[in-house]
Amino acid sequence: MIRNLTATLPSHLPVLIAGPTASGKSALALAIAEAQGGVIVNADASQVYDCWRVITARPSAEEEARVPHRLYGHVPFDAPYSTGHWLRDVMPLLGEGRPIVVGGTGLYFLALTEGLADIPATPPEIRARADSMSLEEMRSDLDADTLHRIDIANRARVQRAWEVQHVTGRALADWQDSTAPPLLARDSFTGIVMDSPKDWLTPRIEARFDQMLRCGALDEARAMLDRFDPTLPSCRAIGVAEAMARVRGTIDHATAVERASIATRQYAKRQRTWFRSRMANWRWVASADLFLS
RNA sequence: AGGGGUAUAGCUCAGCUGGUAGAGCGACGGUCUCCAAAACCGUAGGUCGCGGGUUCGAACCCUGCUGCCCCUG
Repeated sequence: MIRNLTATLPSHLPVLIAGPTASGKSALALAIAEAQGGVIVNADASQVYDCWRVITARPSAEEEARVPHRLYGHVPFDAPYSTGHWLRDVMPLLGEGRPIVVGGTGLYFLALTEGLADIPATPPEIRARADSMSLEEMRSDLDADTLHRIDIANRARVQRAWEVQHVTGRALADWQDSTAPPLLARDSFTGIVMDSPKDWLTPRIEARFDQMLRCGALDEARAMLDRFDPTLPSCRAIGVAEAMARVRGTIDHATAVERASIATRQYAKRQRTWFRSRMANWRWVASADLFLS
């Protein structure tokens, strides 16, 4: 099945593979790379950090040895990182062999294929100041255009708009209106989305986290025990808190698996919603069919 | 066996002196142009353990039964 699919891909075009966690997208990327050649590029926000390989389901060292992999674990766990960083990291890789971009972060794909406003990063002092402000305070500093465009009730979105306004002196709406064309236009890549229904995915999610705990996740957690900081994006990866709690002995194995599975299922749901609405015109491939033979 | 307590949404529990029920979590759906494995919004679930009784009216009072918890023997 993977063979049949691979045979239909124009080998000169970059391939983008999006899919929920545990949908088998990494395996597909590997198969395509081995069949047609290519460099696998990570498009998953948690897999960029250097501290978790098992917990974030990064490709194994053995898999990475078979095919070139880029942007996996290349960011220190406590370094600031965002979609903008990722896009800048990806840019030079697009000319280096045939990229096979694979991951579950919808926003990364959006930035790559539809563009991202080129806004300067928020300095830590400004971020800290925004963190201490109330939603109302920040909203009162924003222009009507921006306020109309964002989710007023969503602190993260309001804070983003406030930071942009404050750092650049220019409205977020204004920046977004002058977004440059994307790195990859729609006709310059093959977009594949893993179609993974809930009923198919859920058992895999549970089995996978159980497996993670048994094979390495606890060692990773143990190694991070005194550096763990729940406010860091790297430490907010699903399963990290549960693995930490296991190492500390505050919850049992079954509870850890249950909690992480719930969080993962909810995440997969958000991913499906995103892909459905943003990648409707990509090629949808059923996970279940892919691994039949 | 006796005494006490408890039984309300899938789960944990609120519900003042009686006026036919709420929250958190979960489930389900959605939003999202840079902290995105983040953040946010919306929807649906209950003949209040079962049977009697009192009352204009009972989740709430009385009573019998059943389940669970604690204490005593």
